[in-house]
Amino acid sequence: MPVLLLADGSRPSLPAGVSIAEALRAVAPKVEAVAVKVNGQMRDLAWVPPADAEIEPVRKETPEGLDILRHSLSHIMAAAVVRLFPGTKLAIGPAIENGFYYDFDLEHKLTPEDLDRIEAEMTRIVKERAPFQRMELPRAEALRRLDAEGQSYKVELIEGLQDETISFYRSGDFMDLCRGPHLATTADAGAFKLLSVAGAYWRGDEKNPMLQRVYGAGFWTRQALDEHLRWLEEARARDHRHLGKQHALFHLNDLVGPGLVLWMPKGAIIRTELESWIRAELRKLGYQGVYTPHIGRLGLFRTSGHYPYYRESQYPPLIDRECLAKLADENCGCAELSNRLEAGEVEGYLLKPMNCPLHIQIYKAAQRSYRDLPIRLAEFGTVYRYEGSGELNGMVRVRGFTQDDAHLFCAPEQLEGEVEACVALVQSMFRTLGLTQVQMRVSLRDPASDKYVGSAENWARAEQNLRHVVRKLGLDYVEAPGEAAFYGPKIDFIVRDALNRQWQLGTVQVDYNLPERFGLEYIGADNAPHRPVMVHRAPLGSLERFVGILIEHYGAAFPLWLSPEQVRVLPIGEAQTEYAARVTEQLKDAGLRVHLQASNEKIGAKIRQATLDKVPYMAIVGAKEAEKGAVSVRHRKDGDQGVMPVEDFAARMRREIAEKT
RNA sequence: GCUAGAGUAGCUCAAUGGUAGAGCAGCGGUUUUGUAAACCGCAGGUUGUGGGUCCGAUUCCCACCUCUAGCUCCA
Repeated sequence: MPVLLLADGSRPSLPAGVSIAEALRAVAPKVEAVAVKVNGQMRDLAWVPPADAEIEPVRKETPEGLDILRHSLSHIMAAAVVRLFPGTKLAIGPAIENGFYYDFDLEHKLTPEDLDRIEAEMTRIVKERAPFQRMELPRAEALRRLDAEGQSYKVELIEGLQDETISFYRSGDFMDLCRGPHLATTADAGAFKLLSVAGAYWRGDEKNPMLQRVYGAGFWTRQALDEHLRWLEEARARDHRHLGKQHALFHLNDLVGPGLVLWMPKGAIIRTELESWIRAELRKLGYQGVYTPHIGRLGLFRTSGHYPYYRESQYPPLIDRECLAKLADENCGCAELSNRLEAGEVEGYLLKPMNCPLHIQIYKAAQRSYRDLPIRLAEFGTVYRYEGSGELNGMVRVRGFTQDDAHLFCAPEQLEGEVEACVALVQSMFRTLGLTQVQMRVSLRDPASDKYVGSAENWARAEQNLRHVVRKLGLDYVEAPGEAAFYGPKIDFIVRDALNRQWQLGTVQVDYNLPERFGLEYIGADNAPHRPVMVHRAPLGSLERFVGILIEHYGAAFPLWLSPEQVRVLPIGEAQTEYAARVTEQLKDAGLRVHLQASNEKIGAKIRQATLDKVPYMAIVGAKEAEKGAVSVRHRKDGDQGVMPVEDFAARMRREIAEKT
């Protein structure tokens, strides 16, 4: 008889020869299963298990259970679309985080109004309570059927499968190629909402036709769905583009150019505070600050590999004036110019896409001894990358940005220690900023790709170094082939913000290749030249992206040390203006960023404004406070903090600033 | 870059093939205020840019620019 493996360790037997659904009803009616797992393989509830099967229920509320719901929802949506738009070709329709999508190929361009119609049709399908029925066809038969129906994408999918038997699922009048499992019937489909429609390439390849992808959210209960929709709204309200405008933190302007950020005074304060803090930390760790220009000769970037390997994601080179005149004399066309640039016959300058080639030149500017190593060169270096127009997004995806960059040059035997220290630095910085959910990813080379420089040995060595470090530190990490930098593998830090969204921020990279390409050396204890290893690292990544994320993480309510305006002095009436000005001066002298709000509004209005402006503290001064040399302190979130002497208030704020809380 | 959508006052948003409107913000005045919005007034626009259709375009058409969602990319 089949055996049921329950979470509590019990193993009840199931009646033989009946479906799982029936068996569960009889033996374990409390188990809310949506499918079962047998030897790691998922099966529907309608499946009739063999006598020796060991069956593990897949509960509704588990991630796997939710995936099944969402996957079935994508089928129901496809059924609705096919009903409304006959002749629609189906591509793929998987479950994703919080929902599902399905890719369609149809003439009609789907609009938001269509989403409402599709949703209504889905509701109808749910009410039809059609069971999801699995059926299996021999491969040839399956291909014949789909080909006859003109489902060319499905044909392509089957052609990619090895299986001789192909499974389909039917629900009502709709049938789709599918591995399963599915809900028992469409009536179990929980709560859903279609959210958006957007283009998506077939199989994610830009050479393929673009399909229309409809996204939906799906949950077991209306309540869970509503909660998710509320969360989406909260995320929208915290959008850094919106808050950045509202709080005058940064500005993007057509005349300046897309993806080029103007930091407004208040945003600049946040950035300056971050930079000062980082500089102080780096000083303690033996880094040296350097400055390098924004452009450098093309040859420099040919040597580094940036120009040949990433030409299309850079601003085009600035061509030497003399060279340009000569090319004009020769009537050189654009295509010809492009060829000559590639051949290295035309010289010019490149807006730097990375700082490393310039830092390397600083290393090379002197003869280095093993006694000098490691040399750690740090710079808030501004780099330029020509991101595709569709990729730009506020501050978090831009074309000009400043990295909190540094390059460490060390002897091979020092390497792992340096990487370790870098990892520790990144972790401590995130901790300070309240970003506690950090995941590490070891990003490796994709051996099949030709976008990397250097020898296989160098790569193997570097990848081993990184694995040693993460294992030694006992850190949780995932490996990601194909995510490496073009010169070396890296450890990336993926952070979840206050809204549980993921961002790739800091990075620590090991590089044997650029030292080789640039012929870097140091003289060892044996009086012979040796090749150093480089570490590239940027804890925050880019200040633009990082501040953009911080805006959303804090919802513009920055901790005191980062707040552009730390305290606002609010006089009750005109009689206190003079005292309020004195308090303002006193707080300014205590090193605080303070403003006096002496307008003739009522105190309630001033408090409201300061609260909306997310100013951490308000110092309210009326007749009573003026008499005692005190202020009535109010916090933007915690409200009234009581009356205290101005010095006490300043000390309290200074303490809070020092603690960076 | 690709697909779809959008662009109206500093911000958020209305409206229309026939002189473009509100709230907030701004400015001026009245009010002198005790912990999340006092009152009155004024000003603010080549409706993204350039072309076209039309007696007339902000509205319709075309091109371009920028933005949004997603795809692709992300050294």
